Amino acid sequence: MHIEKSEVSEIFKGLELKDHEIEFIKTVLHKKNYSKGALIIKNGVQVDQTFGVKSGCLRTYHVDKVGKEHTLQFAIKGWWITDYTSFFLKSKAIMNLEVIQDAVVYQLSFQDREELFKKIPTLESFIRTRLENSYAAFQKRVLGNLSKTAKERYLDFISTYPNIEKRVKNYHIASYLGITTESLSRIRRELTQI
Amino acid sequence: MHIEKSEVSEIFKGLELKDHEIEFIKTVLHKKNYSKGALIIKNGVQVDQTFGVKSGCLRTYHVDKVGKEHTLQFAIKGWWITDYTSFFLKSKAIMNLEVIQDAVVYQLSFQDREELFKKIPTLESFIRTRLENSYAAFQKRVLGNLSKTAKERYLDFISTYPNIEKRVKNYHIASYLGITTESLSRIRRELTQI
DNA sequence: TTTATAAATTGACATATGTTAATAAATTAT
DNA sequence: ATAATTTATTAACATATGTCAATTTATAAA
Repeated sequence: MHIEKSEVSEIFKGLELKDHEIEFIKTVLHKKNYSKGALIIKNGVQVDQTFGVKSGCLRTYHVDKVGKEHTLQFAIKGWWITDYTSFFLKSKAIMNLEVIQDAVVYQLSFQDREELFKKIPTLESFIRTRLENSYAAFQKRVLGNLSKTAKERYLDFISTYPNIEKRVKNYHIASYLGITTESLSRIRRELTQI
Repeated sequence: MHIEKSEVSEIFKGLELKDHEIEFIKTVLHKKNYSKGALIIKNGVQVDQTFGVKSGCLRTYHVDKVGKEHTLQFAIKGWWITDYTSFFLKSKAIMNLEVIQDAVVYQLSFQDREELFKKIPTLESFIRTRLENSYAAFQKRVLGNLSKTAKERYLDFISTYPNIEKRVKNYHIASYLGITTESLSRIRRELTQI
């Protein structure tokens, strides 16, 4: 699928890119359509692509040894998602990447990403800064999981990610919070009864 | 405290640095001694330094609203640690950074770090790659917290970080795993009884 | 060494969340 | 619109982990 110059600007909003840089970026990004239910990454494979969401909604989840799903991340417009344990650590994927609402994504390979950073150093800084922010957000999540009750984590989730809450099922949220769908149901009842 | 050229090479092991680059790095790193018990960062302050461990052991922990401690990270030789939520997101610290064994650390400010990346692009790539690996490790930790029992998390911890286990108290480990010291004690008993 | 302090363990009981099974509500397909 | 399917809710009971209090063991100070 063809990528417009305006789309590249949108993806790297805040960054001043020269025309030839935008042209190069267009050669490494591959725009694709995915339908709800598609599994873009399957547990066990070697992952060498990362996916930027233009529209729709994705999630990564891990299936544990008793078959339960645990959602690690959601991604909507503007977010990048993949099995980062495989993508960064060069190991086999421990997650599935699932399309939970019909999506258009920009696909970028590990090698092309490195190439991009080499050719456009300001882009490397831009991405590094985003990664730093995501890293800090993950640290907050770990602390939240350690220190908060399920109800508190749910309230945090819906206030931090209202746009995600609208788009995903309650059982997706439950598996993100680390509780069962029944527990989430009880929590929601308590919240409405007050 | 004076920093040797060999120390800089050690900190950025794997990276080829020119002499003038090493000299510049020496001007932005500040080596300091800290004694056991010192609180390098206190909850509530604005953090603009990160700390690389030369020797000893540090940890970051959060104190929740009922006064319980939750350990986010440990750091021994070679690791960098700070309240990254404050350092990266420019918000107030939500953690304390505590010295749990007498330590020698290299201190680096946010501004100097950015300066370093600007002057030495290979160093920015080097640090970015390390951050990518840490990010992936954190994702694994979140998944582990969601999908594993306390006993499994404990076994993972001691096999992944045997050098940390040796240096910290059991109550530190418990607070890292998200359980009480009593629960950890029961887990340890079960493990020895088999 | 002996004493004081800190850390770890143990047991009885409490509680948040999980499990199972049934039902209701919402969404999608016909 | 109606039926089929998926999702969410509810209730009774189970379980992992927490709480509290006492005791033992390890470490540090005198």
